Amino acid sequence: MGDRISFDSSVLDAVSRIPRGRLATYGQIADLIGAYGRARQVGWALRRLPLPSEVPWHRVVNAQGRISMSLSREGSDWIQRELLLAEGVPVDEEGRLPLKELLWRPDAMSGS
DNA sequence: CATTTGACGCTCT
DNA sequence: TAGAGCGCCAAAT
Repeated sequence: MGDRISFDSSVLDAVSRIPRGRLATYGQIADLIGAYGRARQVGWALRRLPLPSEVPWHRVVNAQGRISMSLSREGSDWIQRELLLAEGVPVDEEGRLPLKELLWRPDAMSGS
């Protein structure tokens, strides 16, 4: 059961819990699903997500407080910026955003 | 099968 | 603030 499919669904479940207007990091999502140290795999899971999607994938950024920009994303990095701006998250041209202020603190007591 | 590439992140210069 | 080095590991070549 510990294959790629279940890993992916775990990632999507966690990402779906990020509130509107708040942010989470790849490493944070990895920790949340019990995959410490596998931030990179979280990135791959999101890359596999077909767009558009109901999953708020755009709320996941890197630990440096920036959108991970890459030519290989074929524009999804810029779409991410637009989606964030659309929900009130300020993002500059370099992809920098106020991570400290908007970081999502998962509440253990939610969704019992 | 060997190597390289990444939507990553942490430590040390 | 900027890189380099390393650990991580799926996917691509």
